[in-house]
Amino acid sequence: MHYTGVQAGIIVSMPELPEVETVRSGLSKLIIGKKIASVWHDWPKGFPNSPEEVKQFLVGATVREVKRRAKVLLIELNTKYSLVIHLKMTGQMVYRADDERFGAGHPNDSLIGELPDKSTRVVFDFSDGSKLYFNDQRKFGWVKLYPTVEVPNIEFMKKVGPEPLGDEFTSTDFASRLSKRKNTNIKAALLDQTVIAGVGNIYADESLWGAKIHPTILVKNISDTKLNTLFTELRYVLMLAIEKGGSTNNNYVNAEGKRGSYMDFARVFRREKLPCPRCGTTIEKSRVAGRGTHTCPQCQKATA
DNA sequence: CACTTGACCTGTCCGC
DNA sequence: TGCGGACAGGTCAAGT
Repeated sequence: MHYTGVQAGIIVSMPELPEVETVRSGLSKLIIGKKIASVWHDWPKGFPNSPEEVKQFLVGATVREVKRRAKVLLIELNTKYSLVIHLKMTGQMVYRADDERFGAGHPNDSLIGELPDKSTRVVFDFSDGSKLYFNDQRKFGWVKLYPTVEVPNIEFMKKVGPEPLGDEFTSTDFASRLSKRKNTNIKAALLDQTVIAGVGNIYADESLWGAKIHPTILVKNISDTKLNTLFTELRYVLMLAIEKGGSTNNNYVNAEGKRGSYMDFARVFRREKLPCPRCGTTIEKSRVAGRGTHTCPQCQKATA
């Protein structure tokens, strides 16, 4: 009953690209090389593979690699199959080493609850006694076993846009891909996964604030110069968030036992009624593209 | 076709 | 303290 570094870590996400990337890097430190001894779930809708497939390609398999594409987590096994996982709004991957707790006095001990709990949908038992829990309060997420070679042929994978942090992704690509949604507002275009992969509500708001663009402005009315600034700001907030371990608005910790701290750096997201860090004007909350949206009315003018 | 809205779920918070 | 409604870091299907 004592803290032993990453072995006692729990991994959480409320996930956009940086949060899923945090889960990916944490999991890769914890489960690569481990053998899955058994799998439990009671959730055919979210985990639709047949018991025969699970038995044949998952039970007894060893984890080879943990990858990410857009907001999707890919756990490659040595059976030529992969677990493809989407956390959607409330999914979490929680790792526990053999019922270990952080231990009395450790600052994170109070964050550890008993598992499984009522949001636990899937439990992977490893042969060394450690466990990986897939928790998802709202059941929007899913876990699916696919032949690894088929993963690129999944509909979502075929249509999803480029990784915004990819080395080859340029400001020109960004502008040209956005132009296929030129009659919609810029926030809806940023959230469209077929335009660019991985951007969600937090980083859409944060990057638009950074570029001083109002979320309701139509893509066609934004200058190339502004789009170039948005490209820079988007990459900046995504990279900063990954460095900070993502955003968590509650007391969850990552694989290293640390809280994701991006929310401490957020400039507008969930900061309505607080002053804009650039000009001091009160931040407003509205609804754009069906999502709660945060803006500075002074920095981000609703006219282009 | 491009674009917008509702549905999928469960839990919490806020106003009456 | 109870109840209804809005809302929640995502995505797809169905609607206009």
